[in-house]
Amino acid sequence: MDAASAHATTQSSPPASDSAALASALRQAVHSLTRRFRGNAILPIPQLQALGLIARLGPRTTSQLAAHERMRPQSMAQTVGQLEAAGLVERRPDPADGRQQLVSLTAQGDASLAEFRRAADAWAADALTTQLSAAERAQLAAAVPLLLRLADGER
Amino acid sequence: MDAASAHATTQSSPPASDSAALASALRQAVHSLTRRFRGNAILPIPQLQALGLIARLGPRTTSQLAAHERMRPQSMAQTVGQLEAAGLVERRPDPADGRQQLVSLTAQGDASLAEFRRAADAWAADALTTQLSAAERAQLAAAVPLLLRLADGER
DNA sequence: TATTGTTATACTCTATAACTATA
DNA sequence: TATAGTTATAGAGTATAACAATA
Repeated sequence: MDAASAHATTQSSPPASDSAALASALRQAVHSLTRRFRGNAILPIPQLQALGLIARLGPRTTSQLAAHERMRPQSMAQTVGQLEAAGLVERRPDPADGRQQLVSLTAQGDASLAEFRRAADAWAADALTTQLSAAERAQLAAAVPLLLRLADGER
Repeated sequence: MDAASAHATTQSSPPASDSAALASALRQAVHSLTRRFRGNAILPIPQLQALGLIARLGPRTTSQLAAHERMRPQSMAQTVGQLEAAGLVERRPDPADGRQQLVSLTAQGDASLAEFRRAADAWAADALTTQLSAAERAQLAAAVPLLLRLADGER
C-alpha cells in the first residue's frame, strides 16, 4: 500500500486554510523540537522556564507561577523546590498572609540565568544561524508570537 | 530590581538577527505548546507520532523508526509495544533476517489514525481558526517547515 | 564478533488526591 | 469554611545498562 500519499499533508507545508493539517504539522514540529531542546539542555527545561518566568515577573507565589505556565501548583512547587535546593531561588513567607510564600531569585539565580539560558539554547541558536537564511530567521521570528498566542489561548 | 527589562527580548518578537534571543523565545513557545498538546491529547503523543510515522514510511523496524524520531530504540520499542497491545500495529519477523522485526499498521490502526489525529489536534485546529487570521495562519504554515528543518538538523 | 532486539532500572515531568496550616 | 501550600502516589516519556538471539 502507498501509505505515504494518504498523509502527505503532514510532511510538506500544508495549505494555510486547512487548520486541521496545520495543527498536525505543528504538533509534529513542536514535539520534535521539544526533544531536541531537552536532549541538549544543561538544566531541566521546567527549571529554566520557571527561572526565566520569575526573572520577568518578579517575586510571585508558586500558584501564580503555575497559573502563568498552565500547570498544577503541585507541579510548579516541585520545580521551585529543585531551584531552591540549587540555591537559585528563595522562598520567604508573605508577612501580610502567612499562608503565602513568595518565590524570588537569589543573587546566584540572577547571575546564573543568562549563562543557563545561553547553554541550554546554544544548539538552537547555532542551528538557526547555520541552517536558516536571515530571511528565514525573520520569518520564524515573526511566527513565534503566533505560537505563543496559541499556547496562551483560552481553549 | 527591574528584572523584566533585562530579559524583555524573550517576551516580545525578538530581532531576527539575534539567534540567541530567537532560540530562547522558540524554546518557550515550543514547550508551552507541547504541554497544551499533551493536555488535550486522547492518545499519548509518542504513540500518535509513531503511528503517523509508520503510516507515512510504511513497514519499518523499531530501530529505523527510532532513528527517524531521534530517540533510543528502547524508547521507540516501548511505544511500539503499546501500539501493538492496542492492536494498532503488528510486528512480524523479517524472513530474510531473523533478528529484525518489521512493524506495520494493522487494518484497525490504518482506519483509526485519521480519527486519533483529528481528536488529538482538535484544540489546536480550533485555536488556529479562532485566534489567528487567515494571513497569520499562512505565516505559521510557512514557518512550520523551518521548524522541522531545525528539528531534523544534524547538530 | 557484530548486530538486533529485549528486559531491567531509573530519572524527569506532570497529574490527582489527601493532608496541614493560616485566614 | 475557604484558601495556600505540602506530602504521597501514580503514570507517561525517555534514557542507560545488561542480556539474549541471530548473523
